[in-house]
Amino acid sequence: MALSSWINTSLDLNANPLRLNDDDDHVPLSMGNEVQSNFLGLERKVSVKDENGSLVEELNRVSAENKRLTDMLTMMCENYNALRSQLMNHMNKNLEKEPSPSKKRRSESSIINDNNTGINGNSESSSTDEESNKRPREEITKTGKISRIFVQTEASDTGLVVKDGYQWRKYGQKVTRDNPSPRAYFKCYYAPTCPVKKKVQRSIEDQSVLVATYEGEHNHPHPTQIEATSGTSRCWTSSAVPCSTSFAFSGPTITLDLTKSKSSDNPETPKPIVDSPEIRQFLVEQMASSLTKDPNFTAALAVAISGKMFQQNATEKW
DNA sequence: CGCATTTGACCTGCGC
DNA sequence: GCGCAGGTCAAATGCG
Repeated sequence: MALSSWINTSLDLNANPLRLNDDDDHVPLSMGNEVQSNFLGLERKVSVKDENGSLVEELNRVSAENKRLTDMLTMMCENYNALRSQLMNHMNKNLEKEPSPSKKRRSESSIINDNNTGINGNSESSSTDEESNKRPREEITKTGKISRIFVQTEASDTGLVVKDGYQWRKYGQKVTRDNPSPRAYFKCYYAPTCPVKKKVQRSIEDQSVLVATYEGEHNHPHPTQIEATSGTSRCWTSSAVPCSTSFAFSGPTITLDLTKSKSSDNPETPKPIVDSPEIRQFLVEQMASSLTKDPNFTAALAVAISGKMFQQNATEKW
């Protein structure tokens, strides 16, 4: 998926922006006022040339550090992708080996495999030929599309709510055999005639992940799309496009369900709609929200801001 | 009081 | 035909 190729996660942050080398003759700036004034007094004696030189050196150092961090992030993404594909292969093998207790379960498992493509591509699925032969009278044929999204939630969050902008009414809950977590059934009631249904269940592998299965297509525009026409814009680009993005703190868990729009001319070549400004904005919001919750990030940000502020104060004084 | 959610009963499809 | 499992219905319940 090469996440880093389309999301530049480089924050250009320097967690310790004023850290100087040991052989540097500068005094560390993070000191008390008294020391700072002494430091400033000494600095006035330093020629402008030296000052420029040290700043350039500092800039180079920060650039190098930034580049190193970017490389590390790229590596992490690649490793994550490799591990993920390994896991998928492993799961597929297990499913093949596993004696299937019933057709229903088997068909559901195949849907999971069809849809569990993550960000890599279109997670919208259609039933396989084999499956459609076995189950000709399936809901799929009645309502059309089935799509599945994965939503990372807090471990403590026990609810089965996937916020996707639509209005859903819960009409049932059932404990299924293959998963101890209950499955909740929702109907879209934004429009009275909307046939779309949604099933939400916690992933059996990871209880913090909610698996939402959408059946059918909305016959009405997305609520936020209506808002967008009157000024507000959100990530929704199509009436039938459930889109979920989640970022786990432990790693770049990004799950997108970018199903094609109804008006898409060529279904075989789904266009990446990441370039859409709405999607970009949504991704930015998600990243910002995740980052602000990260104590490491807030600490680094505090250091960066205080460093900047002090730098600015020092320049004003000069 | 109205609305949303819960939950047990019922329905339907499938395998044996 | 029976049992099992998933899906749906609708009365009961809770909440604002």
